[in-house]
Amino acid sequence: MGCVTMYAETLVAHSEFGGEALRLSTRGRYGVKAMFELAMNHGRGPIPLKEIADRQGLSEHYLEQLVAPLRKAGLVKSVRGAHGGYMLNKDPASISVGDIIRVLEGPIAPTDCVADEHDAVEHCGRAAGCMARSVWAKVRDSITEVVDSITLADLCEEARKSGDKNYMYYI
Amino acid sequence: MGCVTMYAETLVAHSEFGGEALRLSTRGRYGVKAMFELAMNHGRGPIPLKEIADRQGLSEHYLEQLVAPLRKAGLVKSVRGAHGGYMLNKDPASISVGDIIRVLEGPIAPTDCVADEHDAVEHCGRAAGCMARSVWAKVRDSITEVVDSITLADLCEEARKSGDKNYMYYI
DNA sequence: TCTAAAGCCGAGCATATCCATGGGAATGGT
DNA sequence: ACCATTCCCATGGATATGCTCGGCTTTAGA
Repeated sequence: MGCVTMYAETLVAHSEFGGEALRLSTRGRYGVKAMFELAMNHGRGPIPLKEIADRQGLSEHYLEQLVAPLRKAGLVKSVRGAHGGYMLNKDPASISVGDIIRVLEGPIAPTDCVADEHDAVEHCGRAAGCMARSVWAKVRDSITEVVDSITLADLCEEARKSGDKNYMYYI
Repeated sequence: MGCVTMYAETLVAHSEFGGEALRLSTRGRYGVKAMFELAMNHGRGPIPLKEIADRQGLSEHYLEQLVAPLRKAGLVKSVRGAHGGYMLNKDPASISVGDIIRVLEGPIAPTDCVADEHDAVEHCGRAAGCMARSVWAKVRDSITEVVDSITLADLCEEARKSGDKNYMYYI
């Protein structure tokens, strides 16, 4: 009864052709889900991954692989042993969705040539007069603005405001 | 001297870890490059893919696979046989970067659950109260706004305004 | 009518992604 | 002292994706 569905998203079949453009991989998506769970339980001690995996319908072992870099980046801390688990290492208001995505998927950028301002020329050798590059830079900036402006605290507030008792099963 | 570099981008090695988040694949990137070339030569008859491939440093065979869906979508038309090639099927001002990306990579969406408004619930069964979904929808909208607001005519104007005689080698 | 230029088509390889498996090390309760 | 729980780490495999390659069809011009 405590578990809603197992591996809900894993079973989703992709559409016949190609998938989507500018897609976020499961690393970023599941990472945000997990961090949201930790944020909702902030201040209540460590939460085991098994709990998160069950609630979100994700693989516990896969989650372990995602939480490892989040720990190394200082976003979460762990408590080993029985009754252990993970908890946020910062205030939910000071962790943005962008922070999580960058740790798990690398710099936010539609192309290599706008991933890092400094070595753009090295990527295609044409950066100076490249028309497309300005487009990709605008795309990057607009994405960054959105994901950096939304914090875990914002998501928690939204969830609580929605009044849905099952908020913990969502996201 | 007419050819700048062969397969310039293909040779670029990826960084050691993970690459970038919300990345555009080569389909969309090369597609925009090719369409820009066609737009710069709009009204001058068919342009062979070999010419575009040489100028942009791309694989001709791979370009063929990208142009096929663009033709089926009615964005370009082809002339077979000797002295044949491709040309735009619309005015450059009425083809946006977003149009090209959608044809080559599918709907612009960071996740399945915001690719199509209608069947969102089917994807994860939690759409109603999903906090993350609103984030992904905002990301999608901000990307869409940028790429739909930039047309091939805009890129051509920029290129010509830059005064760079080698504009054709860029993008 | 022959030939070269060009578009068209399908198969195949290489790599990345997603996730599973099998263990080890640390900790708290009994 | 033991055991269950939990984090931690390394490897492997199935699938999807990105890209290349070879061969066929159509057409203009000599």
